[in-house]
Amino acid sequence: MIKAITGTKDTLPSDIRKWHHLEELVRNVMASFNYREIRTPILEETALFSRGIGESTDIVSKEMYTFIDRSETSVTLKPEMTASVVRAMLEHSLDKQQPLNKLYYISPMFRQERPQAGRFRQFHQFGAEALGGTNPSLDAEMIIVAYDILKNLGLNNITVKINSLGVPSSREKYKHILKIYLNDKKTQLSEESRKRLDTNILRIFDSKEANDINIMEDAPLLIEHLDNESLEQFDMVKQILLAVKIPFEVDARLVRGLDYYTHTTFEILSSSVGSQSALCGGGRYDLLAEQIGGRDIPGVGFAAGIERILLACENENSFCLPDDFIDLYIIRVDKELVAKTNELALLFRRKNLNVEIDYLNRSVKAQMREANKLGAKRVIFLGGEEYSAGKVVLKDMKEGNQQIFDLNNIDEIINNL
RNA sequence: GUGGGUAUAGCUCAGUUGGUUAGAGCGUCUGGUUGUGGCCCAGAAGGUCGUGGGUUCAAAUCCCAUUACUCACCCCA
Repeated sequence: MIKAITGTKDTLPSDIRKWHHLEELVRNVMASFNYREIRTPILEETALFSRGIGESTDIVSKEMYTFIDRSETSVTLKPEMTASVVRAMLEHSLDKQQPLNKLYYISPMFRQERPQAGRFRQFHQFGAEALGGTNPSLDAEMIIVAYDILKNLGLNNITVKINSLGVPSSREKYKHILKIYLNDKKTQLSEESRKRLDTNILRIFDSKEANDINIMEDAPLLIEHLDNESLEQFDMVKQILLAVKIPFEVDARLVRGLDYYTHTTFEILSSSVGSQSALCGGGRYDLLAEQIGGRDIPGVGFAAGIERILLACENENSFCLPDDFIDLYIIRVDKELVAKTNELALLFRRKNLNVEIDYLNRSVKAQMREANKLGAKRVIFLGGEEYSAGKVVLKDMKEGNQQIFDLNNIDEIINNL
């Protein structure tokens, strides 16, 4: 038996309504903020990600699905979407058509990690990117959009954490300060963290080793070493969030795993999922466009993990979707009426009604059971004396009563559905 | 890549100290009179007990290996 590849999942009909519900909500909220959908290929040239996300990041160094295609090009299944969106904007000069582009997406992503609760190798994200503006309104808007979507899904146990990474120059100065602080504590750090001293020192804040956490307790914080401009920008973001009454906490230790972030970063966490509690992450990336060889265009965005969000919704029991139903089930009483059943069904189906018939030659009783199971609001009995007299019986499945209609007068039947 | 847990019917799970033809609930199918659902009742189908070895008179049960799934670490959505 061939099975689905590790870390990939089939979404069965019994689950699809949740996905549709979420997707529809995302589209509605995005539309209300005037974000427009963009779709990019699943495959990109590998260099887009290695340059954009950063060679030393975990995503690029060990998690990408990369292969050489038949034209000897190294291609990669997209592990995230921001680099692709920025590439598309540059490639199609969207930035020259209008100064600000507000874009959103819903798309599968691929990372070859070990699966666990809320983590898959093929997973799905929705997200937004605002390209071309540095105004803190946009930073705040990302958080607002994400927060509103999660709240509209009925999620309660969520926390918004924000931080600022500042501009590269002040960050470099701070890294130096942090390094001095850590230098004489080097031997006490975990092996992983020691490696990060040189590769990505900020991520030592992410460590879960008790000893590392201890040491970092007293470490100097980036936020204390930001330049004035960054502080003002961050302050404005906070003011906006306060004004719109979105609860948040500043987490000076919040750093992100992708290299392109500057200024504002944020995460939305849920206590209703397993240990992979980040439902959503994002921030500002004013350097990304240049890093991938394009024009200097600032941007800010976020991405949210759909599987994790749906998991949180399930654990919080946050949506109760109505049962599936169909409008009409046509019961073929006489076996000879196969063609007539199809003909009649088509008349209703072309009126945009949701109609089902029997395909298994089953008894009237079995067809009735099926109609009931499908949640049919009404059934039509086609056959017997009524049919000989040019009539059909229409039964209301909820009330249980039935009426007789002229088979030629479809419109009258439809009026009674 | 590292560690823990699990593996019996389509699903959720029982299966006692190893001992007859491996069970339940749900689901599926058929029927409960000539053409009518839900509730109820009756019956049926459906299992190489993850796979491969070993111990034993005898293995779903004990041992070893292997695979898959799962949770956690790392990192992230």
